[in-house]
Amino acid sequence: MAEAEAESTAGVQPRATGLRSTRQRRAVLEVLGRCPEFISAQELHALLADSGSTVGLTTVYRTLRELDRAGLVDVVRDEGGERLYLRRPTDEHRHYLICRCCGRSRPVDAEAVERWAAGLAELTGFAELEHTLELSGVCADCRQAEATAPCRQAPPLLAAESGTQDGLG
Amino acid sequence: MAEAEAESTAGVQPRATGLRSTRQRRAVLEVLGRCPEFISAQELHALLADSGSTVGLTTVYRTLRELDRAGLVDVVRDEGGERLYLRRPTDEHRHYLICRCCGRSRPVDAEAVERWAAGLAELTGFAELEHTLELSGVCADCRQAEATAPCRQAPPLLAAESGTQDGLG
DNA sequence: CGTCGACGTGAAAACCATGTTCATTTAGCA
DNA sequence: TGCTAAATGAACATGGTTTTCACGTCGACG
Repeated sequence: MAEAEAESTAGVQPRATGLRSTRQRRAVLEVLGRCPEFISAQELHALLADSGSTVGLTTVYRTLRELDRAGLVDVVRDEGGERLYLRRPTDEHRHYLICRCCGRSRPVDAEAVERWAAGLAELTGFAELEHTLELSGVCADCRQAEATAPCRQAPPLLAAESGTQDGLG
Repeated sequence: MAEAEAESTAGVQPRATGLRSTRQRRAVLEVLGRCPEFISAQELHALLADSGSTVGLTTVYRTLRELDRAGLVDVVRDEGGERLYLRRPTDEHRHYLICRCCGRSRPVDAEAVERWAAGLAELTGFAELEHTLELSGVCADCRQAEATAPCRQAPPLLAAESGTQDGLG
């Protein structure tokens, strides 16, 4: 398996998350970081295999769960309840609008919702209020394409290489 | 099994939903209608068994799916992705605030979110915009109880009997 | 620089909600 | 009442996710 590529890149940050830096985790973060759209654990697993890094499916699931706990990824559920992951670019709480056709997502400024939810906490006496907002629709591109094709074009799976900036150590 | 109770009550509405009125569907609606909080298909299945109506788990799932399609129940997903159902009191699109401790829910007027989502459609060029908003927290009661007990008190499973008002026919 | 223990890995199997199949029953119209 | 499409349900299939457990390896400490 292609081991060197990952080994060489990462400067192995000091314990930002309490997670050990392993070849597998580095690979997961590396591929995930180049993924412009939400993907499932299984897709990520396949992508890893394609890119030469053998990472067990179990480990992919486990790593994704840890990354979620550590706040390094955003998680969303598709209609079937399957979890989809996206490397979180910042620390802000984000909401996404996802195209049901092509799967492309765009972050959405949900200030208004955020504020409304905060107010709701006071109003109702509920504490530790959490909210999940899933937005989906059909993007302009797909709407246009739909005229001819029956929809379901695949989203781009990987973006160009980039300097590794993991959260391990 | 207690069959007569259901038979006698329902005036078997004219095909409001295109669904046939069967003993099983009547039982599901009857129990669901007395359920003050969201419950899972499995819980409902157990509840049905308790109340003397034998309804296959398959049928419970199928019926719930149909009721969802017909807009007669609200569906929500818990943290594990499991679907939870609640007989919908009205036809409005509702959002719920659910207590993570006791499971009790309260409908929430989400006008603001609704309006915001509508505006978002225009802004982004997305069509057929759908949104799911899941709100959870810890209600005042549970917060108080938490001081002593470690949480997780069970919600009331069934309310008192009521006049049957199904949506079948 | 070597040791060692805790943490990480992964193949296989378990789990669990949900869907599908198909033979049988039933609702409800003619 | 008879007939047919729809509904039922037991068994089975599915598929995402977690658990198990034997083995590997990271990295702290000497």
